[in-house]
Amino acid sequence: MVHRAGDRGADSKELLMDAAERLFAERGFAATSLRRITAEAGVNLAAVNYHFGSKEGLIEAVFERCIRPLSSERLRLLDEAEARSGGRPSVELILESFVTPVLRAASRPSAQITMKLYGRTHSAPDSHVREIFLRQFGGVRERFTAALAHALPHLPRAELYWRLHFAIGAVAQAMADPERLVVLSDGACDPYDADATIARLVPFLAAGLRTPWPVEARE
Amino acid sequence: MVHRAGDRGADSKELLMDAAERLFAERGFAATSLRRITAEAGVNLAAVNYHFGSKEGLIEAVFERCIRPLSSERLRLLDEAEARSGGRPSVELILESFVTPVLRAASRPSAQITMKLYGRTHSAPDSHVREIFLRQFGGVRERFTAALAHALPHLPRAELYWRLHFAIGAVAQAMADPERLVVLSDGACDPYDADATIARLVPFLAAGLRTPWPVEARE
DNA sequence: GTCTATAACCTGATAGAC
DNA sequence: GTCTATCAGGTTATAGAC
Repeated sequence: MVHRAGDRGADSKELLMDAAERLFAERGFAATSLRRITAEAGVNLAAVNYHFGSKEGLIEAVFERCIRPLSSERLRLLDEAEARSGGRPSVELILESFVTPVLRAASRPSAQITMKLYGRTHSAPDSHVREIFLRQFGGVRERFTAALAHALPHLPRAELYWRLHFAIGAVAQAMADPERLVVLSDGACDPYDADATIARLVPFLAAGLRTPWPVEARE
Repeated sequence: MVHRAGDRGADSKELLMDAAERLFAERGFAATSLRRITAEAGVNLAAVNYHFGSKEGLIEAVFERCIRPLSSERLRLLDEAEARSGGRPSVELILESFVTPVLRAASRPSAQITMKLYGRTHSAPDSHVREIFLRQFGGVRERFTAALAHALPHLPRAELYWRLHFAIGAVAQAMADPERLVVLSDGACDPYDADATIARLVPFLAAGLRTPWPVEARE
């Protein structure tokens, strides 16, 4: 834990989380064994239990490290957007605040890994992972839902929920499965270009959120 | 294999596939063991190997049984839509043809299971499952991509691919994770109502597909 | 076709030396 | 903090009786 000068902080705990993050993102949680993780990290198997208590503890730690900076950056951008627009940011600005941090988490070279891990966690069948996700994501979700409701004052609340549900799926897809777009477009689109993705995703979602809703659901 | 009159066909092979379908949908492939499946189906563990050769064989069989009727129904509806509209169906009609079969696969009581399994497979990390999915889904994808390109003649091909990518994510979300919408809306929305879902999903996607695209990408 | 029994292996977790 | 060794149990797959 105590680092000397020049120590890059790559102790076994961090090495473990790096390896686990990569493997979880690529293969999913259930299919990734602790043995594989420790081998990849070059540390001893028992270190997992020492540092994290259990596999679940490791999952939680990895996920928490991944999502925390994203959440605070999302909220910061939303605050900024609200400040700049006198408290009434456009749908596009709100969506941009939500989407940019995940897609442009380029401070670490593991940005793509983070992206995939985040998207994968989103659709994880494991109930424990879902619970972690909800706990970490709850506050952000509420803030953004409120902001969008404010930006779309005529849209009934239930219709907003339907659309958020779809929108979240589109974002999750963009994050979890960039490779699919490469295949689908035969290389014509580059999902690893964050700005290009944002420039397509935000208008797509905004148009969906703004479109007229079914007649029987109108107020 | 030979059934007497009155035999409902619930032999161990089918019992196995039913149980596997349910468990795969709920927990994912990697986290579902053959022991659990055979116990739930009330058949012997060795029956899996006898009927399907391996766990992978079972996964493939279950998935194939799930997706084949959906694919043919999708293509049938698209043919019908094209016939009714003189070969130029609207974006909405095309999307409806794509989305309706999955959401309304109500012929069997396991409609919800099929839906979840389909959505889950879509985002499965396992490369073997992905491969099955691509093989089964490839033809349908091509037909629908061509139909949408035809219905949106001014949209550059690359932009269409971006949007299809997002749209597929929204559809997958609607299928794989209905429970999330219940939680998100605090019970106000019912994602298990196929017609209600279609009535929201199709306009949402159509609006996204039709919206103007980024300037730098215009022809 | 269906069973039992078991092989061969992998899993997460832990005790205890250093 | 890090190691070895190992436990207890789960995993898929298969051989062979019926």
